[in-house]
Amino acid sequence: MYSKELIRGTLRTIILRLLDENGRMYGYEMTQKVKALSGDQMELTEAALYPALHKLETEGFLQSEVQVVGKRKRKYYILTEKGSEAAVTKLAEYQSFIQVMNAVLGLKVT
Amino acid sequence: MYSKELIRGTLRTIILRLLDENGRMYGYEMTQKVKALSGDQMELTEAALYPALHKLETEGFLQSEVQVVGKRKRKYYILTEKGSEAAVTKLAEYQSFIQVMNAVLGLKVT
DNA sequence: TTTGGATACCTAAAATTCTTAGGTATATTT
DNA sequence: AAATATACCTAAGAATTTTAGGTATCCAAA
Repeated sequence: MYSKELIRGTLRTIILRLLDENGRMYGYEMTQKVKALSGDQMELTEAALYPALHKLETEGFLQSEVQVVGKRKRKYYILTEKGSEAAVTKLAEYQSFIQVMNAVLGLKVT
Repeated sequence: MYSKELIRGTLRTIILRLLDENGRMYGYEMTQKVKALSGDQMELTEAALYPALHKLETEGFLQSEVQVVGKRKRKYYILTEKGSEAAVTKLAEYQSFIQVMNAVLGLKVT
């Protein structure tokens, strides 16, 4: 479970993409999903995730809805219209960033 | 000139790689090199760069030497032994990170 | 010749992001 | 019964970056 430094600045991209792909997710579920998708190599810490989700919501990218399961509550998030657009934009920016970064680092562009 | 968020956390990797590739560079030169290599799409701001260079030096990754050109001084940096090793490690970490990130984002791994 | 842009270094204050280090509570497994 | 997993959260501090400067030299254009 490495990648501390590099993960900086990618959290929003990850959140938006997860919701764009999966439609409806709650915070804890995101941490597990990332762990699984990364083969246990990346971890979203809850202390970073929850504030990020709250901020994305106040900024109008996400909308939340609490669902009670047994006696526990889950806070589900979905993308707003604005959030959907941002998900697409962010992903494109990420891909473009990789190309630029590879060029700067002198790596072969496949 | 985009990519604000994503560049976070990549500064050290860029600095170490530039020095590993070019041997000996000064700060301002790095800003120009990155601008050129990225096709004007990425910019290292000096306010981020200089403190980063100073820190890398105090941590023993870099060594500096001031050279006077005319009446102006340039501060050249080179990698120390430790810095050379870090350059290789960091690059590998970067490449590994991209693979993991692509998997998390559900992108094809080429 | 003086003005502007490029070269070349730098810092300080503030914003942002992330980590560390918790807290609470329910559910399930050992 | 205790430990682990699920599920939410926050606050203080660290680290990094941006914003917004400062200083000074060199060169080209007006």
